[in-house]
Amino acid sequence: MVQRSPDCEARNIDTDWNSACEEQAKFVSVLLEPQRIKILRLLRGGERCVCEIERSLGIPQNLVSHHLRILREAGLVAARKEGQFVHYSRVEERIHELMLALEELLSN
Amino acid sequence: MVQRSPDCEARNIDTDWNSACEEQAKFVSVLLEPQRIKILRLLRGGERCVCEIERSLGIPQNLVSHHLRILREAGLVAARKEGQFVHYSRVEERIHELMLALEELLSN
DNA sequence: ATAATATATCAATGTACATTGAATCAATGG
DNA sequence: CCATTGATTCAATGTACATTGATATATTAT
Repeated sequence: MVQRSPDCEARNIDTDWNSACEEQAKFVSVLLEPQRIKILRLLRGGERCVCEIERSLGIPQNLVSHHLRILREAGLVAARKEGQFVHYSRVEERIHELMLALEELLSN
Repeated sequence: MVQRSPDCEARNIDTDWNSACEEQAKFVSVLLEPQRIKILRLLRGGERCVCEIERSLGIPQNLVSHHLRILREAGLVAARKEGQFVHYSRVEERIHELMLALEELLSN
């Protein structure tokens, strides 16, 4: 006889949210890569150009640029070009949206 | 002549929080793996045994066990053995702590 | 005792993605 | 114009880690 957890069959196992949540969870976890979090934290002190971020994080310039691109395409940071410099800054609204999405994912 | 961003040298570039934040960011991003988020979401409906989670997520049993171990060691879920079944449930307190850590990392 | 189910552990594989290096483009200064 | 610096892009490498398969242990049923 097949042994089942007491209320296993009694429950209607929901898998609908599964794929919907998967996409959002993926999106969120991609954005929360340590280096990118560090960049977002650094930018709390105001806008910074790439070379400044490079010095602060101690990682090569192209790698900074790589992470900035991902943050930029997610709308979490904004770029402002001034001469040869590109200054990056936080987009508070989007960052707030991200936090809301996280709460929605985790909270009870 | 070396060209510098206007206020580059004027600013005291802080790197102290760097390593401190790195660890926390790492911890946070490890927990926010899509499958693990899905498990935490599933458990919002009450405790589930491993085989139920397996069916809900549609991934092999050992993989579920793997993710549960990580969540368990992070204190985010609790295990209760009952016969041959191990029932997992959310630890709301820790999950709340995790969300606070995220806000602390991201918020302005 | 044997069989079947539930769970966990271990070793191996696959893969996504961060990291690195080289090349390219843009802007400024000599 | 040429040299220098900032920034982006591309191709290649490295690595962490999710996934898979096989195995082990425990519990329950026959």
